[in-house]
Amino acid sequence: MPELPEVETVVRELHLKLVGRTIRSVDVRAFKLVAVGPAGLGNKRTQSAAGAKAFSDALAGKQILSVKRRAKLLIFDLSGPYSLYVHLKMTGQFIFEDKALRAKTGSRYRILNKPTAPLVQLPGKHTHVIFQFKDGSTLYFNDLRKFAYMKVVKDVEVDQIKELQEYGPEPFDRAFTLDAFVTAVKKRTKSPIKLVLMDPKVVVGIGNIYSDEILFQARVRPDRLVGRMQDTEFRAIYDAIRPVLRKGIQAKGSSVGDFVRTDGAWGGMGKYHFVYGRKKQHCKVCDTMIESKKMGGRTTSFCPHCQR
DNA sequence: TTCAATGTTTAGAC
DNA sequence: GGTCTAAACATTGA
Repeated sequence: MPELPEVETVVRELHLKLVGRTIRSVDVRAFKLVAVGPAGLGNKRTQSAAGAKAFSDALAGKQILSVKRRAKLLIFDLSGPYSLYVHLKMTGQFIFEDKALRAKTGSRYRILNKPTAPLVQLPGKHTHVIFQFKDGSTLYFNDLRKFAYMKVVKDVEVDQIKELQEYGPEPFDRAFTLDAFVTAVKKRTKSPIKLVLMDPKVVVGIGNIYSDEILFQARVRPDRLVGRMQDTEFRAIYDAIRPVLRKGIQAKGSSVGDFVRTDGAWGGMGKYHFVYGRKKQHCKVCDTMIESKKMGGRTTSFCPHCQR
């Protein structure tokens, strides 16, 4: 699902709903998605029933103390010396159901984010991990493409998660200053600015949707090479990053693709997109036709008039 | 039937 | 070493 605003939305909702609950059991239906430490092997897949059992055993009986986000990872702090971290990749999603929601929905949800998507009875074909809590509530983990992963590690290893160690600052962190941003960006003189914005070594949390939206706000074409840009343009981009992400968080994520919130509701950011997903539509600012091109294997949209 | 889809890593080419 | 592209992961739907 998700870039920073979507992950942040899920983390906040899960934090409110899960803290204090105790896991009774964990049912793993897709072995490859889960693993138990050490940290830094996020993509290594267990692919065995034994690994899945170790995962379930490590979680059973643990209470959830907090749910946090680092970059695009969700990190669950558990009672005892263990944490669980989860990457949703493209299509991972959590649906949390307590007794009241179950009574209301009958466990049927639209897990694809489209008005035409059918209601799916959970657990469904794409439900790969099911957390049962002692109070009778349930957390379903669905992932259509099975790219996501989750891993149990010791608390002390959370800081050693390889994916995080190699990453740059959080956009809302104090360390993410204009100077730090410009310095990191200028190391990539021959790269188009969009690809640099999406590079987590520069700043974490920005993917295809938000890089397009940020560059629109900054009025910079995504294919501009860093080495041929002006300092005022770096500043405009830096100044656009936090407001655009904040707006995404306030809208509770983009209504794009498979993103659904933890109760099956949709995020509201989609209607605010200026360029993403609007190829061949008219620019909301100047009415020019939005163009698109492939960059780094990703569809990139921009307004050729507003962005220079 | 072909193509594209929110992410990330890795291999290979230049 | 930097940086690009394509491929890999798996599935759906236009």
